[in-house]
Amino acid sequence: MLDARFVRENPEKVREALKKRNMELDLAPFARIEEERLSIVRRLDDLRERRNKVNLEISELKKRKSGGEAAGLIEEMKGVSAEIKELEERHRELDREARDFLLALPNIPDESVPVGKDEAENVEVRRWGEPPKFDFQPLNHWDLGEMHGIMDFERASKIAGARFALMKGAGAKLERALMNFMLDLNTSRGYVEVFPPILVNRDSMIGTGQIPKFEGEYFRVADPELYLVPTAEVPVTNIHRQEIIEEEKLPIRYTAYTPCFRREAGSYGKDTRGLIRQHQFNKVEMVKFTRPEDSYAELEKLTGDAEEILRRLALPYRVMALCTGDLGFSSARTYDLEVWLPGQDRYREISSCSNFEDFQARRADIRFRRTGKKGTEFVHTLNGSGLAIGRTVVAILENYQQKDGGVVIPDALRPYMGIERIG
RNA sequence: GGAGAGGUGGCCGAGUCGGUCGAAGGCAGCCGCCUGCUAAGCGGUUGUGGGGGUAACACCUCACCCAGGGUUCGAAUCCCUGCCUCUCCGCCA
Repeated sequence: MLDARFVRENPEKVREALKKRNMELDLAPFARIEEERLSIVRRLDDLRERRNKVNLEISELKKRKSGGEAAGLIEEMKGVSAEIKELEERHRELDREARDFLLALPNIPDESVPVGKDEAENVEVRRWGEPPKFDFQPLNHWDLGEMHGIMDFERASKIAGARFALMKGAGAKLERALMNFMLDLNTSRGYVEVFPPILVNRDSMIGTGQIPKFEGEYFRVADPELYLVPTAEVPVTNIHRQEIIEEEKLPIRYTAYTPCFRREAGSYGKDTRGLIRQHQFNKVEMVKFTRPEDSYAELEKLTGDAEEILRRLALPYRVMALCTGDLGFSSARTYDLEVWLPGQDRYREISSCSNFEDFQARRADIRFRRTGKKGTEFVHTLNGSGLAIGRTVVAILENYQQKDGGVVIPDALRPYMGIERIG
């Protein structure tokens, strides 16, 4: 969420930012709402000040048993109170409208973000590793998966439906091995492991920016109203919702494994086969809370931490700086990590690392207090996948496949798998 | 699921028959003073958000005693609803 005052005073900047995101939005309604709202705030304050003073007088009079004088004042205050009540009602409405408007506004991209229309204009920052050369036609991960009996999509759809997977044997173990490998690596470099609730309330979803704008993209439980997390970002960032953190505690860094659930509405034709796009997938996430002046340095580190996982697994990847048109709703700047997939002969997203600056902090009301200073400021929040596990399974199967269809287990995973190859 | 208790400032905790309560008192913190040091002692001070004001402070004002409604001239204090916590019983992984 953007600051109401900032939007009021800098409509040009907001409009410009929205334009870079391919959005047109008329800010005039917001200006009108705020103008009326603030004039009501001022009137309300005056009336309440008067009421407070007169009430004190009434109290004094009553104490001195001058009931007669008090009666007149009470009569007068009836009118004042009625007016206050009316104004309060109107203010509630306007406040709600202003907030709804702000909640629907995306973050302002950082100036360093390349301006572009869509993903085609994302900028490659660097590349690591060489895509493997095969002297045979490499298979898709779903063919490999079925060949080795470690994935069963037919039965998964019987159990749950399309876009679900049933992992078996070495496949199931690979998921578990990756989860542990990633968590171990992340905790070894200072991230605190957490295992949060996977159903969250509406306030949490609003806090990180999933709602209200993208209501339809998430699974919701009706009674009580809860949401299946689309990413650990939601519960983990909300750990500190409505808190004031002491400066010396920052930066706070968490890592968490959770399953993730997404409706994938609107992606009907896409990635219908295999593990790439599922309603449920595993992911290890990294989340940071920092001081504003540190957040961009921390974004670089965060991205580096995610890359390190791919390097340990010796999976070739590239780092993309998302352009303004492809940037997520809450993000001010994002790097996507794309891993090479031989089965698709292209790079595919496997991690997304973002700096949200104070956008989520303002929604979720997460502040900090500078040592020795009065007042509070919003923290900056960041998060990144480290990594999406389903897609890592895809990458390993496809990159490590052999001519006979066998799959070699990367060195880093062998202690976790207990075997050197599948098949 | 059944029965009961409760939600007050960083923490503990008081709030009488609704009125002068942003809220006593204690602890912790900060600033002074004082005492070789430490401890003790003395005085002062310490919440958040909005609006106005200032070059910036200062300052003025409103709101906030779990949340949202209501009663009233006036509510932390009364009423309703919701949420959460705790205890006991039942049930269950």
